Amino acid sequence: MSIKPIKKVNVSEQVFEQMKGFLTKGEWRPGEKLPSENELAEKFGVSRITIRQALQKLNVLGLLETRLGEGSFVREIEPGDSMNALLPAVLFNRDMLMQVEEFREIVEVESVKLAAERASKEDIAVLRQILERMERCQGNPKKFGAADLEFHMKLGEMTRNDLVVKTEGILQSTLQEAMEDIVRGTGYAPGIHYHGELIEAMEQHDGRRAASIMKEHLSNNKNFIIKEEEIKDGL
Amino acid sequence: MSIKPIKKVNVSEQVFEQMKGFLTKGEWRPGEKLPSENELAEKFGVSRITIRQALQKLNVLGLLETRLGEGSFVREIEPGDSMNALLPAVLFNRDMLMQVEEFREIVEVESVKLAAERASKEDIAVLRQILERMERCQGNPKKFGAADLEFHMKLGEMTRNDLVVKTEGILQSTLQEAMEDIVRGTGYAPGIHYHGELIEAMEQHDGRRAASIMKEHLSNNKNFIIKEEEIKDGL
DNA sequence: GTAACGAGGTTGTAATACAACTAACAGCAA
DNA sequence: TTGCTGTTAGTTGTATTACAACCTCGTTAC
Repeated sequence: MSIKPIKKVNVSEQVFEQMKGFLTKGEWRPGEKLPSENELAEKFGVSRITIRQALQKLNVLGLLETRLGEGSFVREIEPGDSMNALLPAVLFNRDMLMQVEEFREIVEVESVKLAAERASKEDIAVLRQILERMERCQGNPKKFGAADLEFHMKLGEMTRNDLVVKTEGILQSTLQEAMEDIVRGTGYAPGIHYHGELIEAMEQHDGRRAASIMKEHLSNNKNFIIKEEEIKDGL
Repeated sequence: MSIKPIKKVNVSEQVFEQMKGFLTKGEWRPGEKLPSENELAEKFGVSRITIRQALQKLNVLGLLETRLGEGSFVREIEPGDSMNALLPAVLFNRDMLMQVEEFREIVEVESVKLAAERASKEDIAVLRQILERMERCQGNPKKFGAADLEFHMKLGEMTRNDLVVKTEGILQSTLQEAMEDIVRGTGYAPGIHYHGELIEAMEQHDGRRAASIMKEHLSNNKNFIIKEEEIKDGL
């Protein structure tokens, strides 16, 4: 005798899933205007309230844009835009920050290999510009940290993989504030050193070397956070 | 003369902003139960519809959890929540299955190292269960593919990193359909073989071996997709 | 030609009602 | 007491209807 759990699925959830399907399957294309809420309600056989719930969810997720008096439209999204930086990173504690840095290590160590393989001369020139800005910004932890993240963002773009780019965007917006502390703690020298070496690896299209540099670089950050934590716990 | 843009703010948007303030300022603490929708409607001086819109938005953002018949509760913010922003990029890249697989390779090859280091006996038992289910499901591409993804999901959980878990979840939900085709194309043997080897690597806590197995495993998938695309383009 | 107006369609908000669900309590039986 | 059962009050989910706010576009008046 095996009792299976009863599934109680929201109606609005079902509508949402179907709509998501239309978007993924390309039935509703970017820029296109959706049928009106009344029309959708009739077609789905549910009330307008339910339709609105599903639409709103898609809105929050950034898949749709609803304009008063006009209708709902499928959003065209560029992989780079980190519009949905809605979570206040202030609420992050050290443990969460640790997880973020760990995740960075996972993604960036591997993706920088791709970046090295696919690097163009223009890419490298941009990297060098950012590095120069970092050198000029020594003494200003905020600007230095921002440039540092920008460097990593550019490396992400160089993979030519939209998901990596998007991920880097999320990480960037999450780490923006924490970066200032990290720079204060580790100083400016390591950042400049590692980023310089990364540029060299890009020039040589040496993915393995780039990966090992990146691993060391990010481990430094992680160790700093661990030390911070110990100091805090010690008090 | 400076003309400022006219702000026409939704009522529900205002309610949402206020509620977000309560959450970030700690007026509503994690785990706490919010007043009922009716009560909130009365206090804010708006209709229940409007309250529900604001609540739902907070739900989608992961700040609240609403349970039917019980009420709305403040959720503990998890670092993984920020990865929700990945969803739009994944959804719209439907004909970029290639990019998704490439991204998987980046994330999973590196994260499986962590999984190996942190694997417990219980984890490995679960993996073995899933593998057995895969063996039983040979002949059923749909179920086999689902179990396959579940295996990878479990590996993600074993990293104990919320961002990895969230990312795997998003990837899983988008790959579900494609997986069926991949299984049909590659057959059942490779999946069972590689997953078996991964379990061995987990038992030995051998991260490097796990990573190399995973790389080979995912490369197989990628190669299949490349072939598929060539056939498609050939027509 | 141009500006003002208005019609029709669309989303936003409200009020009300009921269904579906949960938790807690009262009451009964062993 | 202890354990089960039925009831009840409270909560969220959905439906219905209505109207306000807004946009687009064609028509009209000057």
